[in-house]
Amino acid sequence: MKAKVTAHDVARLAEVSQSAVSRAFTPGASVAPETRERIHSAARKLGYRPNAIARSLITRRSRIIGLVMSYLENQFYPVVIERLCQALQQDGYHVLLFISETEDADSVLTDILQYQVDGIVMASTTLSSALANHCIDAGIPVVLFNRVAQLGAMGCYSTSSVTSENREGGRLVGELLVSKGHRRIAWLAGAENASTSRDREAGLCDALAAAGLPLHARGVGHYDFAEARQAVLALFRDPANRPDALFAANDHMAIAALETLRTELGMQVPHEVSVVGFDNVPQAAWPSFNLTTVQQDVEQMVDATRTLLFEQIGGQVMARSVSVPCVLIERGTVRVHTPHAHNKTYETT
Amino acid sequence: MKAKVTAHDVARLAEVSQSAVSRAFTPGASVAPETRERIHSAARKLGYRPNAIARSLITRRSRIIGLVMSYLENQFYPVVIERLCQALQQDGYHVLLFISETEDADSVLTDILQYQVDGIVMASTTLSSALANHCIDAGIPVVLFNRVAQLGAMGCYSTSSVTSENREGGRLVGELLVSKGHRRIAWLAGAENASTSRDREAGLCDALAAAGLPLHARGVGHYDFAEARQAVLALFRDPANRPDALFAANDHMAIAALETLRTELGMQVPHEVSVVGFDNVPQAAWPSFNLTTVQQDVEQMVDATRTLLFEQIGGQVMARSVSVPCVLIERGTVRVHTPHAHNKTYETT
DNA sequence: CTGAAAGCGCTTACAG
DNA sequence: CTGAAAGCGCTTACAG
Repeated sequence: MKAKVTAHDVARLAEVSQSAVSRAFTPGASVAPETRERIHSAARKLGYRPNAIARSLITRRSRIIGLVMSYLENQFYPVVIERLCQALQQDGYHVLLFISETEDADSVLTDILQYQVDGIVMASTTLSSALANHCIDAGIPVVLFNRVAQLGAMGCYSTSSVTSENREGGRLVGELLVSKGHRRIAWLAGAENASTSRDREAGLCDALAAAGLPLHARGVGHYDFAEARQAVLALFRDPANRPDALFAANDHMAIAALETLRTELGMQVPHEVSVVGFDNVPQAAWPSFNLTTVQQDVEQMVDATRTLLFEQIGGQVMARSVSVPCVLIERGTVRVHTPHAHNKTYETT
Repeated sequence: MKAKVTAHDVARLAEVSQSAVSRAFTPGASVAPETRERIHSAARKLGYRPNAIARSLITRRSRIIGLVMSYLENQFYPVVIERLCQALQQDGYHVLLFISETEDADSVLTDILQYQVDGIVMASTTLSSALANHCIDAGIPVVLFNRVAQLGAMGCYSTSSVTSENREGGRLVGELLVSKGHRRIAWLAGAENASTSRDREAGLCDALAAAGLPLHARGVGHYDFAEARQAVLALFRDPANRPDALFAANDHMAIAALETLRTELGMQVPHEVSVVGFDNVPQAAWPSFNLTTVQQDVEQMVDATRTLLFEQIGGQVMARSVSVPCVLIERGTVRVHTPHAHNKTYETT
């Protein structure tokens, strides 16, 4: 194992000072073109690359972004990781990944902070207001991805966030279901304290209210496959009082619902019940599911995340919340027909 | 934004030297218990945490592992990320994640190396031998995850790797299919240059050879959903000469095959054709697929990865290759019956 | 057990 | 354009 080659070694070989070597590797620094060339060729000869750790220490910029994730089984998040990582790599940043399975992101965060990250992205997790304040004090921008911060004491958000227009997305689904003649619409919530779930539900309820319809039933699946299954079983337990449509807070649960409905309850989708999800994960497009859903625009969300991050790195910009439009993807799990006699019966009871 | 608090600030408040502060945060260092306590309480008061960057610079250990991934749509990899990250976090290490969509992992690697990672895990990617040598020279352990290195000039592996016993897994599937009376078994390869695909195919061929059967047909799906679909279409184009079983190099392609077979070719699985995958991704267990497959033991693979990594960090241990046993998971996509007359016909032609 | 000092590998004013 | 020097925030022999 060769000793690590440093700027000094290169300097010696190129017969310049160590400072010159540093400049040769700093874009925009003032070095004579031929000097730079001599240095680069010496570096190449020795296999030299600047030590990013040493650079970070002196510049107080690590060019590392901490990414906190909690649950990768929902395929939405792998897609996010992939896009975000690639975009950040192109910006010259790197991603330190943390998995915080528990909702206790705090312990993981103090860990992150020791690495002097330039910014933090938290997907599907929120941080305590204590920690949020700590980050603000330390000048480390945090952006919540697919979650919205609680309102702070001042009535403004203390942490930036990027989401889809979840309420609008929920409303779109509500209107679609109503327009197709559904009257017994059920909601399958994610986690009760997740802003995504609450906002989508609020949108659904907006649409129902506009049509003079009540929410027919409600279950909670905690964004989990097995729990979603249980909730669906409960929702459809009484054959005389079944929903004619189910809107799940995300695709992962919508697929669980589809599976449960077909396999365990022997119901036809969309003939007997319509199902809609949210996210548009890759599987939603698979023929077996062909799931009608709301697409979250990951590209735009990632762009917004970068913008928010970079405007706050260095600059003293206020936290802000961005929400990007989402679009209804109509596939095959919502019936196209007017209500059956079957449903009409219930309508008039 | 408060100025960052350093060991000096804590030292001042606790009325000790900066060295003492450092010792108070170094497990096993020699400090009087009461001094340590005074320092910790001062640190708590100031919100001090040691700067991991500075520590890395001086100790020449970053406690960062670089993880290179290329393709997260195959759900096997998110599962790997999740487990590996968590395990490494518990070991006191952190994960710098790199996505290298292209097969050109080299450019991404030089990037990683600047961050002075203590080790590198490459999943579903291989590195050039030039770069492998560079890592060896630099004393940075590399472990290939789910890929095996090319044999080096010395006839031994120059890079460590952990895989499943892929050939054995392939053989298990071959034997299962043969035992259920299949005679026209087709193979859907992943990438031709991927050791996983080659080894599983070799295992399948072992079993076929033992039964005196030829490989009936062969397609290549490059581990991609859309390409797998195309390959399946080609494999089943001629209705008079269709395979009676299809073994795909992974679940992701097996699911693509299942979808294509059912939706586009109108074939019944397993009645008309059996399908088997490899990995046992979460979706394989979903009722719509209920896919017979070979389970890769991610837990064991992750453990082996850590072992390999840690024995090479610091120590001058040779690279070695570990393969962990995998187990056949029989679900519903392989027929249980003896061959139909239909197949017998072909047997005798 | 504790402090003063050297040094990890860089960047960046400051002179020249 | 270039070099000498200071310093980023730590760890770790070395004395005491």
